[in-house]
Amino acid sequence: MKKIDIIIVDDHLLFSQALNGLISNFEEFNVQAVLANGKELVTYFSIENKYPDIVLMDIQMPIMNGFEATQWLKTNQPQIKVLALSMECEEETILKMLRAGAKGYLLKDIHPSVLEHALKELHTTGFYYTENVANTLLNSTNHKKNQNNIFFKEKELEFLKLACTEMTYRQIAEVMFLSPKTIENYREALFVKLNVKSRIGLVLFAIKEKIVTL
Amino acid sequence: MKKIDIIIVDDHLLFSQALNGLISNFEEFNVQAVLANGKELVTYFSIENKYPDIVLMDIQMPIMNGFEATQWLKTNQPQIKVLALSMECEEETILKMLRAGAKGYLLKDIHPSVLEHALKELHTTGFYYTENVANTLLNSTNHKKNQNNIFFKEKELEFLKLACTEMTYRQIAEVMFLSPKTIENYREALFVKLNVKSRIGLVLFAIKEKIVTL
DNA sequence: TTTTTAAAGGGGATATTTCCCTTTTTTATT
DNA sequence: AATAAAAAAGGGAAATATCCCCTTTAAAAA
Repeated sequence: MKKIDIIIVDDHLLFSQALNGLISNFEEFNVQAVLANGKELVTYFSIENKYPDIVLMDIQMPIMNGFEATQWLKTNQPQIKVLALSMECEEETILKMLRAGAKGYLLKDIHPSVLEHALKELHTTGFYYTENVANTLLNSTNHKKNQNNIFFKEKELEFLKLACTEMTYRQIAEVMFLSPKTIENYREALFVKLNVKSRIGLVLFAIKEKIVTL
Repeated sequence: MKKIDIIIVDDHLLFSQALNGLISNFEEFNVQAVLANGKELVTYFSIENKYPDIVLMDIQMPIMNGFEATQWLKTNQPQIKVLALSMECEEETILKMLRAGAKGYLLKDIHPSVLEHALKELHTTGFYYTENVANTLLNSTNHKKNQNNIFFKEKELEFLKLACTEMTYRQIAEVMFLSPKTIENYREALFVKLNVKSRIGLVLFAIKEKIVTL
């Protein structure tokens, strides 16, 4: 019986090589190559004429990252299924990856048996999502976009960012060319919207939601 | 010949299990156990009476992280050598880990053969640093910032963490069983130490330095 | 024991934040 | 143009935060 061919693309050599050993122990699978980034994958296909069934793709990689590589595959080798393998569990990252064409998304803290199962599923049904990832997706599409982008007005966002500094509201008012009392309105509105009771709450929210970066 | 016993502590199951397979292929080494975090390591020693020669320690872990676990080993099992294994190459992280008692620091993007070499070196000479890590340490001539944690007193840290909530100082005083005026002293001291002008500044600092996590 | 030092607590003043409610101005809708 | 809705601005007051200077208490060092 022909084995299912896999290429691992990950810049963490220790991990990818170790993963290589792990997958080689799975009966149905064969690791065809271990590459360090997307560029190497593209180069590989330009030299070799062997196409795998599945690519295990890391996301954070130098030179050509997981997003770009997945998009490249989608265009140039659409029959190859991409299984994203990352430590990031933020919905935006997951969504970007799935939008790029990945057929599944695994976190690196899963049990090896889950990986084996995922690979099998991917090969037979064409996709695989862990419960964890599926939940993240459910939560994201509904609220998050609303809260971050549509929910806030321009000035509110500007104020929120300035509230995350050591400026007093009076100083913020000066910078925004508004009366302190208007700033007061924005503050009040945000307190209600975000359900916080103090400026500290605003700061915590803004940092959590990455409205400001430190 | 007796093999060198190793315990892997890493919450990324896929990685640790794969690493297990990898190291098991090394002639001189034997993986005694694979654990998911520091707490499991402590628990392990309280049940088993087998102590490894080396612990391969991840840093970011739930419940009990690499710093805490390494410190625990330093106190309770100082003969065990800790080899930190992380993706973070920030000098502060490395320093914190070495200060906690780690005998070496490897990045996860190294080649498996480097790991084998590092393990051998660690066992024979007692320490191992990659060139990469050594350079990072050299560059850190001014590690005044790094001594943050030593710099803070227990109560100050406790206060700082509580200052990153929506509690008023009065409420913080209640929680800490201190007078609001004493809290006032801590606040004032921190303002001077951290060179900030408001509670917002405290919050920003604490989050930047990862004294609090969101 | 005496001395020193650090931690804990206080008085009182000023600035800022927070809250509640009203008015004016601008913008959008019909 | 008339009306409604949103944005901007304000009054006044209470709660908090910030600042400066000081005393007491407890622990540590001499």
